[in-house]
Amino acid sequence: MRIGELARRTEVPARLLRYYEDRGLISPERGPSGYRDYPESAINRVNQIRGLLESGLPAEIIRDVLPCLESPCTLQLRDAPPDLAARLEVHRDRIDRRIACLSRNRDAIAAYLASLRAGDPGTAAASAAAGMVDVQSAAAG
Amino acid sequence: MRIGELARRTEVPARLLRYYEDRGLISPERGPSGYRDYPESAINRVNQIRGLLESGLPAEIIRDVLPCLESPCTLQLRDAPPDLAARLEVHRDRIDRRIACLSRNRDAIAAYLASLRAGDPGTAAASAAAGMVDVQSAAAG
DNA sequence: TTGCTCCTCACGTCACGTGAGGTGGC
DNA sequence: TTGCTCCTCACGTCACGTGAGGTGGC
Repeated sequence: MRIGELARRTEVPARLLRYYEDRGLISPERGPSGYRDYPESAINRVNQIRGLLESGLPAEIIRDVLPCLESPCTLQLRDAPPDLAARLEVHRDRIDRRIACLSRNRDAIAAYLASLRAGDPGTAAASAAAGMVDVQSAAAG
Repeated sequence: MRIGELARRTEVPARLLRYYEDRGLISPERGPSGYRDYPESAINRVNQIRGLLESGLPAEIIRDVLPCLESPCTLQLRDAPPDLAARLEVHRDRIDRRIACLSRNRDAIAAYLASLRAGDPGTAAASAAAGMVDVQSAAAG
């Protein structure tokens, strides 16, 4: 399929699909007209890329991880850099801290909104100030 | 205190503190030498900023939210733009989806690492591919 | 020809990082 | 004077967004 269809089916702008290609994350064929030609499997691939980018993994690491996710799930792990596991562990821990921080902020914003709707600005500011902070205790280290 | 001390106590690089000032999020006094002079309360303020930025709130909205978090928690809500609540609601929902997405990716990376350590690349790739995706089902809309 | 999609520059943005080169205070 | 901190440009980066200007296929 061409880039427009892939963009529609993945809900990822065509511009981003070109950007991912530029970063070495997807490598579509080219038709005779120069148009990009993606296989059906690109949909899954793009969703994988989105998920990993959303979780904060830099493109360079994603490039190392993706070959290990290819179907059929064979032994490409040989090709993976030896420190991939270590880097993934670091990233997993970062995600943990990020989730904790986001949860706190979500709760604080929710409390803030609730007080706002209750027409109690004092309480709103107080509850929000109490919860919305603490990157340190939640995510430091 | 000066920028160096604030940087040490908040663990936020001085460069970022200047950047936040540039974005209008902090406005320290200036000493006779031109050095920035922060009050003790700046520590809390910086932590609030960090928390909100980490949760994905753009600086512009943070600028609107911060006055409402000031102590003493008075009625500055008058000064808040009327659509602040709506924007915060949108953001709260985004955080929800982000947490869901991050949790999935965290679990997938953990499973991937577990299989890696068990020396079972097939399972690793399979479990990771199964879980590490799905931005769509987790965060679409 | 019209309309749609695609292409490649190329510049802007946001939240940063990283120097260069110079000044102030103990 | 030495060493530390601070200052202001100013350019780089990463994951994007947004045109400009041109081409290909029905």
